[in-house]
Amino acid sequence: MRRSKADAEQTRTSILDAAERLFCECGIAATPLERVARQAGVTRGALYWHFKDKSDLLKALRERYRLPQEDLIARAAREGHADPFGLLRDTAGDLLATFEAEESRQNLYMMLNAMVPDTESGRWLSGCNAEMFGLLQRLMEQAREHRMLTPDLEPQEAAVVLMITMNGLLTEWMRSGKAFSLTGLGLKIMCRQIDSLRAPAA
Amino acid sequence: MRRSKADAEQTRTSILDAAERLFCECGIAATPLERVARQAGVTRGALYWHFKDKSDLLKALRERYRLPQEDLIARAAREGHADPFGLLRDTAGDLLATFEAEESRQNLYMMLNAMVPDTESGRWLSGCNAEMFGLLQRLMEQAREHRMLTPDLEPQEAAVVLMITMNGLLTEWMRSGKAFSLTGLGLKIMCRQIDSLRAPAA
DNA sequence: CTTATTACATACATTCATGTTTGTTTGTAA
DNA sequence: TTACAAACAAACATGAATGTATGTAATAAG
Repeated sequence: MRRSKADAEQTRTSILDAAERLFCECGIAATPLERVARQAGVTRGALYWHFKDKSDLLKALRERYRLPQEDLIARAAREGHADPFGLLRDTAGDLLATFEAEESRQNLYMMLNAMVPDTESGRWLSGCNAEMFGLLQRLMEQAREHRMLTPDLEPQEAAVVLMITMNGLLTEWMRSGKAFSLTGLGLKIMCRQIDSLRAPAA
Repeated sequence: MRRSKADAEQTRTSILDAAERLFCECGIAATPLERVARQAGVTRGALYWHFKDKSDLLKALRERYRLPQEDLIARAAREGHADPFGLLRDTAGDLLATFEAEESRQNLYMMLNAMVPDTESGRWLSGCNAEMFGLLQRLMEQAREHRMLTPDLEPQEAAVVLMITMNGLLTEWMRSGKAFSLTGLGLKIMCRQIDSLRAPAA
């Protein structure tokens, strides 16, 4: 039996780990809290001590990691948009590499994608995606102003292209059972896509 | 109270309609069969008369419509692959138009995408996607043989590009609350993508 | 017209996940 | 060292969803 402060934190973490894995594997609704507790090596007592209820657990899971999208948002905000396409290329590379390496990110992504839009986490994800789209759109507007964006696409159209490619890559990679390399083929596709948005050289 | 043969079929249909809407809106696990029955204007008695249980209902929902992917598969098998990219372009157009017009398709697509991989319907969807991918790959192999495929992509790489673009489009369109036109911008993006796979003219 | 079966509604039993309460042990501060 | 609170485990109560069993009116077949 663990009682010290550090031990309690360890218990909390192992509960989160277990929930993340089980929720992703079997679905949130189909996973009773007792299975989560058992997987974490404790009883529901411990779970209810650390978390108010299931939705509170969900909230904690969300807060444990920032989504890939948030990384991109943060980075773009920090570094400015002098070279929009270069920034996109670098960021996409980081994002794909991180996603491929960290199973937790993958679990969280699957969990949230399987979420219904009108739940709290679902709305949160929608908001996150909307924010992401807004940033991409602004990036593309800057590109248009600098005559760097291909003339046959409007900025928001280019933003849609980027959104569907990135999310499509992650989703398809998971659905295919990681049948291809995200940092290999995935990045290659992403770069092709970004290049296709560049205005032809004068 | 309805009793005739035709009435029974009508009851069955309205149950399926209700389930489709509710399952898509609130999630399958979160929707008790009683809500489905109430929405359909009957009781659970009628539901259990027509369907063995929830999973049987799910199966019936799947069988009611063929997925967009299956349409493409069928069409490609019928028409042969003389002009792979032309076929893709036409098929994608049909598919996007159908999807945009029929709410039932959208509901089914959302339902299945929210499914966990290790359920029956989840596995069915995975198989469906794998089949789709196989066809695209064979199409691209033919294109390669005819020197029509861009030299910087392998056939299976091109197939990945097509998969993520199509699925990405449908998913993003739904998630954005249908913020853009599938037959407009969606088709435009799809065509751009297909054209980017063509070998440069000699 | 009778009878059997269809197409349900209603009532019931059971299971199962949840949330709560209570009990127990251990760290920790005074 | 004593007392209190943290960190759980275990038992309990509740509600909700499921599946089943029974009842019943209408239909269709003979």
